[in-house]
Amino acid sequence: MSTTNSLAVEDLGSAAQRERRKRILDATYELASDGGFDAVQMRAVAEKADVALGTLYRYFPSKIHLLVSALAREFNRSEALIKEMGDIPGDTSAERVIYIMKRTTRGLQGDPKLTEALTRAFMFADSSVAAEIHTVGMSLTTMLTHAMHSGQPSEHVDPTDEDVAIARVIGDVWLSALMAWVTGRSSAAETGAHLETAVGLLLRD
Amino acid sequence: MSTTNSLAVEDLGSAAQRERRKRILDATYELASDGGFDAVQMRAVAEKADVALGTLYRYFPSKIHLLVSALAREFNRSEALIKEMGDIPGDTSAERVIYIMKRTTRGLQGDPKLTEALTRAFMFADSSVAAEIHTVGMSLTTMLTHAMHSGQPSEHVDPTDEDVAIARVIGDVWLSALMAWVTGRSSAAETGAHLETAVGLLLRD
DNA sequence: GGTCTAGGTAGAACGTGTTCCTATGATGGA
DNA sequence: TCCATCATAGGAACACGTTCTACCTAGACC
Repeated sequence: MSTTNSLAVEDLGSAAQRERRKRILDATYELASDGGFDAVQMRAVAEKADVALGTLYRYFPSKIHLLVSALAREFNRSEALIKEMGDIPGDTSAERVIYIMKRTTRGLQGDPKLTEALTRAFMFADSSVAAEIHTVGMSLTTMLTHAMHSGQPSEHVDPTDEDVAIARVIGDVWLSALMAWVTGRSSAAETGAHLETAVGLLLRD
Repeated sequence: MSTTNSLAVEDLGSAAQRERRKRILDATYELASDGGFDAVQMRAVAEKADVALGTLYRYFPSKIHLLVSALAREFNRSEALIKEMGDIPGDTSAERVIYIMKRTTRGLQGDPKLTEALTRAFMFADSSVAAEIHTVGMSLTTMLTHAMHSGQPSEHVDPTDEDVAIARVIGDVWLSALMAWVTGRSSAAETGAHLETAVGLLLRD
């Protein structure tokens, strides 16, 4: 199953290769964190990761794939962290979802350049990045549906179709809000308020 | 009031200049319609519009400004068309909003390459394009709030804050849906269904 | 008419994403 | 051990967005 996608971890045989992939993503992360999207220059990433430019392209076929893969790794980490955390504070779905969103958003806003880089990449991605994007979408949906049911007797029930639909809408709003924030069109406070409004409108149980 | 923005129509003194601006936007439109975002190459636009490259950059300081301005022009046209149309079919806000969204979406999906180009530009824009983006946002919000109240006695009342908030959320969802469609991650049918779900969840009057 | 200037033309030049090519080294099977 | 294969290094080359330079033109003002 090797298309035009980034090499996933499981595709990599040798430890040296996994190590290279990690170095590349770490370098990406660091450059993005320092200078945002524009600072993630392929030559710079290759140099910092101590890898030839051609090798970089062999692992990630474009800058966008690279950044979206970095984003996917971060989301997986967030997801794991939240799962570990156990019960999520809040009495209603809405409160719990807002808690998760704010937490995640705050995490992102704490590193604006990084967020800018990852978000821009995510939004610029085309269908060749579908696999990586799907990974991110799944993480987000999982986090949200988990939050909706956390601490409830039905916790281990699979989320309903409606849950997933709502989670998707919230994800959409979140992405748009993030975009508005990243592109300097709205402040952090406005972003938070807008999100809260949206969740309030969507989850009225 | 001249920042790093595109030259707006009202900034242009001479008829020759308005004519140039129009030729540029027309060329952009045509190239985008034919080959999408990648086909809108600045050299190609300049040539097709019969304008020097430097002039193109004098009118629109970047490819993104150019495409977002083209999008703004289209939205203004849509808005005018809908205003002309008079009453919007549908008994409830939700129905009317869905009518408008579907209509607009169908229009966009009828020209996928163009839509791809405009949407990608919109999503990649940073704060230097804020003015142009604001224009688009206003058009969309106006169309939606107009649809919410169309045919009602309160038609000429200004939209409430809640109306505007809802319109913004719908706009967000719409943008995300459009993005998913443009990037080949969801089909036209899925896009429509998702939109309908979202509007249904948001407007339950 | 003469001249001044904003705005136009033509095209070279530069930066960065992407591709391509060749040489070098590593790895695994005979 | 030797060979075949393939990943990597190193770096040139190319494409396109953007900037810059040099020159030209039309029209406002005298």
